Amino acid sequence: MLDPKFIRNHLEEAAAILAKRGVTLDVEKISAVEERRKKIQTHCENLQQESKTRAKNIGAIKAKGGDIEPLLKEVGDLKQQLTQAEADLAAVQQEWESLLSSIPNFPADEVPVGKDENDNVEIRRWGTPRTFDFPIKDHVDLGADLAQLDFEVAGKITGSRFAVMKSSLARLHRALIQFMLDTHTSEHGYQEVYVPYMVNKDSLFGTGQLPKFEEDLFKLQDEREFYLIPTAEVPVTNLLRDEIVDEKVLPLKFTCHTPCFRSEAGSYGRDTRGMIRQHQFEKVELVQFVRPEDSEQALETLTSHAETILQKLGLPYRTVVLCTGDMGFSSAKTYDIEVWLPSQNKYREISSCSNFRDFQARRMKARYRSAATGKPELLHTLNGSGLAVGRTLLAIMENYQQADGSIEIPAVLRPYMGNLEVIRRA
RNA sequence: GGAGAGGUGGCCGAGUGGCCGAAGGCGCUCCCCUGCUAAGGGAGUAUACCCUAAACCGGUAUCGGGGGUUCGAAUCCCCCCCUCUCCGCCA
Repeated sequence: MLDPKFIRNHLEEAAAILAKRGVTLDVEKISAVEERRKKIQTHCENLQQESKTRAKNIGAIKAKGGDIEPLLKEVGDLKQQLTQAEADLAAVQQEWESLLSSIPNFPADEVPVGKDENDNVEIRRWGTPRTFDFPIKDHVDLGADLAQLDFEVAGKITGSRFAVMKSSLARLHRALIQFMLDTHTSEHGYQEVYVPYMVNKDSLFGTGQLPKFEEDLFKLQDEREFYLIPTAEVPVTNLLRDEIVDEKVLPLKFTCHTPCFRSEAGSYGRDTRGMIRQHQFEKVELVQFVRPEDSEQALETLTSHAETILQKLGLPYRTVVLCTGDMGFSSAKTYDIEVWLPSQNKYREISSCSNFRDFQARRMKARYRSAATGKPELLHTLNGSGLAVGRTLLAIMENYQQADGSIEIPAVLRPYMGNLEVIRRA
């Protein structure tokens, strides 16, 4: 959520900034609602004040043994007005709230203005895509030939966009999770956390998935209205919802492995082959809570932490900064890290690292007590995948494939694989 | 699933209808005292919103969440959520 004060006082400026994202702010409507709100709120609070004083009066008179009958009569009418005014206020506040909460974050000044992913700007590349002296296969064929990756049986068990892995491939998948968590905890200073995979509406509102993006989520058929998490970002970031932490504990850095569940509504026909886009996938997430003045630098280091994983795995990648039109709803600035996929002959997203500034924190009321002012201030939140495990696995399969269809295991993973060096068909 | 006890400020904890945004303690901030440290004395210290150019002042709301009774609710009633104890069941 954006700062309501800023929206009120600099409405035109806000509209201009959001126009860079291709978002049109309904300036007329916002100022109309705001004007109405102001009127109703003042009216309502005046009535409240009046009835409060009268109630106190009655108490005082009664204590002295006086006659309160005339006062009671007077108060009755006032109460009726008040009930109406309170209802009006609640309605207009809700309207204002829903207007405000559906406005996306301001992009950072340095974010390139653009329409879609074609306007994203490459920042750097690492590694050189390997040249193969044999006909390459994609991960689907590699996995099938190894008899260790099966989409058909997953389709039977559940449906499309699910996978079954077996044997060494399943172990490699697990090894990746351990490797990523170990790297982030022991080399990058993150605290590992384990969190619920189902969350309530408040949490999803806090990170910005609700109310706008409900169709991307799996909702449980249960009166409690829980949702399966689409990313660990939701439970982990909400660790600090409604909290005020001491400035001394900052920055807080959490890493967390969870499955992620996405309905992928609206992506029919996209990436239908293979593991790129699944309803269920594993991810190791990085989340940081920092002071506002530190968030810009924190995004750089967080991104480098994710890149480290690819470097250690020897997977070529490039990092792009998303343009204004391609950024997520809550983000002020996002770097996507894209790994090289030989079968597609291009780079594909494997991590997305974002600085949300105070946008999520305002929705969540996640604050810290500033040492300077002694007052609670909004935190800045950041997160990034470090990395998406399924996509990392398939990148390894494709980049490390050998002429006979076997897959070499990157050296850093071998300790997690009982020192196995190559995955072959059993 | 059954029975019971609870949820109050950064933390602990008192408060069963008006004098309560809330005693007391801890923590924190400032001041005094002290050669240093420790101890001691004093003052201050919730959050959000409205009002304001802003600050002060002022106003309103908030004692797990929602609804109700009442002129008036932290306090009474109803529903829900959460925590704890005991029993049952269970990975």
